[in-house]
Amino acid sequence: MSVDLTLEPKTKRPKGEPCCEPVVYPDVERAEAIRLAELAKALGDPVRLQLVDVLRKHAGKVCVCELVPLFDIAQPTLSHHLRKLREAGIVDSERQGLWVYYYVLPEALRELSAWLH
Amino acid sequence: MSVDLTLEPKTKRPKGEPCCEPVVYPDVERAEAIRLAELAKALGDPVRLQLVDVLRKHAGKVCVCELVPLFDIAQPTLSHHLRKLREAGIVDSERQGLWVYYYVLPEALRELSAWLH
DNA sequence: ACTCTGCATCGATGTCCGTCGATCTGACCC
DNA sequence: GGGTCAGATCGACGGACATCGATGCAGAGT
Repeated sequence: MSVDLTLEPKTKRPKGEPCCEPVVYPDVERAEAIRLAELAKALGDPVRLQLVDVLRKHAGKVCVCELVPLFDIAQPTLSHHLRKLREAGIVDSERQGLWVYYYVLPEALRELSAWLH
Repeated sequence: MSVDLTLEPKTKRPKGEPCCEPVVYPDVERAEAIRLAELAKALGDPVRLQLVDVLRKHAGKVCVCELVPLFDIAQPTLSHHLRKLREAGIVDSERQGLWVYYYVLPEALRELSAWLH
């Protein structure tokens, strides 16, 4: 999984014509690539992506008890997905009494959106 | 459509009642969520994300022999990642003689970008 | 036909992930 | 304290993934 982007263009065509023009080397550094991949990976599950979609369409915060019936998965599984999203910095949570409310951190999604643009 | 969930005194609800108004979302988004998650999952690896970055920055097509030295991974591993990207519809390939050239299909990235808004 | 080259595929391996039931934690109420 | 409820955590299981060396395969050149 290690990526070395500091390599010089080494290309030595042994013989014959070169296969292609010199490539444009990525200006996305390794650390940034790891961060962007972490964000993409967190969104790389239908449940989590739909969770983010639901949370985003609510301006405020949504309690877990409202999220559970939206998905055909057990409550611990949903909690697991919410934890993944929180660990990726995509959402955060806040406890109010018995209930826990989740909300999107828009900046995380902006990181990925900016790279895609 | 937007339901305010933050201003209600939910902690004072009587026993047996739900914490908030149930919100049902159309299942239309489920198929789209699966597709978007497939795209995000394909980008959820640092090597693949940087591969897309290289191919995107390069206007034309890049042959595999130019990609291999950019990453500190074995050639079969790189081929595996390129296959994943191709299966997700993010890139496509084209053979010219001995070499295989890969290029980005921008429409796939636009799908994800459009959802991220 | 034979060889070399560039890339894909195969088989194996160790790790990670999604899922569940069971259990724990924290908060409320009597 | 005892009971109840909402979520989180735990432990386990099956499947998927990243990685590698070895091998297959097609095209180009001799």
